[in-house]
Amino acid sequence: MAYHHGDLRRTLLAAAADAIAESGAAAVSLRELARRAGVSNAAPTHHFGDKAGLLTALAAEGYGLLADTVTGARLSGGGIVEMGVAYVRFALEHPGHFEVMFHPALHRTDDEELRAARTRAAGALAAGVGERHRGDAEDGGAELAAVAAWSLVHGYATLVLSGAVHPDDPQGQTRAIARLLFPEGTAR
Amino acid sequence: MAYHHGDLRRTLLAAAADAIAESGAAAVSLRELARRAGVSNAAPTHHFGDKAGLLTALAAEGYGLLADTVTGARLSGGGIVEMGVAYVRFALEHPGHFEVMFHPALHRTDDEELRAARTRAAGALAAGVGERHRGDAEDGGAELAAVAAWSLVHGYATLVLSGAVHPDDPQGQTRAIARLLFPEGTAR
DNA sequence: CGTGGGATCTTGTCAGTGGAAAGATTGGAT
DNA sequence: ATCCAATCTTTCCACTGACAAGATCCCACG
Repeated sequence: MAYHHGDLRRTLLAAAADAIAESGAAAVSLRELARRAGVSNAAPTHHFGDKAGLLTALAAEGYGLLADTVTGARLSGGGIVEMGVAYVRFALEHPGHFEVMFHPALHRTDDEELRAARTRAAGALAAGVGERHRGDAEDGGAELAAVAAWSLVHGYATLVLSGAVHPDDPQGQTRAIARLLFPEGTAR
Repeated sequence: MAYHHGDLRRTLLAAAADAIAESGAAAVSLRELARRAGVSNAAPTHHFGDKAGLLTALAAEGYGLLADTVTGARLSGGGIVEMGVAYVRFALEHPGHFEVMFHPALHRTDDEELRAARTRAAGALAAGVGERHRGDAEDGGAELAAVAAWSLVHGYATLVLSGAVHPDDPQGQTRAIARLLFPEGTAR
């Protein structure tokens, strides 16, 4: 093996995401990740500084992926319901990222890359709700609907990931509960 | 100080809840908890076996508290909306418990006390939704509504706790978004 | 060409942690 | 009074995160 791993940063992030998805963030050790990647225990430090740095990078990557996923659903014209389905799909496909994203205690909240990625994701989510509530922007109805929609899909994803709910068809059930909140919400 | 602490188990659980609420589950160490309680580092082992055992006991305590809180709201006649408000109130008042409850990787899922407490909490939640959906029990509408309601309040609580949403009045906002999902849901 | 410098990785070290083994102390039951 | 079970302490080991110092490699610039 070459002295330079060549793609260590990416490898470590992927291994961390897998390990967190399996065993939780607490069970992940930098040394174990380094071992799997075939490098010494101090190699990750160079790329991420410390453990919080690695998890921060993972969270930032997650927000980027989430923004892409949700924006993709919006551009496909599915309306707010399909954006919600996309949100849940992201969470279930990237449980390791999702786990870290919403636990500020695990990462450096002042990280610039993280802030940027989160802002981009927030914009992607807001775009969907904004399209539906052009009229009642002033009375706070749009913001309230946004919080409700976000809570619904975020909570559903969390409950499924935690094992509290075991759906046969997560995407179908997401669609069903989203329609309870937005009965007319198939298109905008 | 007496050789027997006298209330070590309770003391450790309370200290753990505080520490987790502040810094997350990963940052809590059994030794630090033992130090705060004024006992040696192996004392907690006797009560909980290991770290997972302590977190399991904390989760079980949390499910008990949640069942009490939600049942209290239901018996007060507030309807499903106020039960949701009670759910969020529990989460914000006991963030340490809440954190552990929905992370199976942190505890022993086969613990009998935990299973019992969780079952009781599930019953308390189901009772509220059940009262509203006496009619359409056969078509799965009740179960779907239950999942939607749970997702909504659970997601809202999670988002507030993670800092993703910063409401001035969490209870009021909970009530508002719950009414979006259950417009007629003040009483049953 | 070759050489210096920055990026990448290794080795070695230290304090802190979880967990287990073995023993000491205490309160209570008989 | 004595024994026993519960509770707590002491001691030890493997593992981890973090840091310091040094080795190796690649590339730009002369």
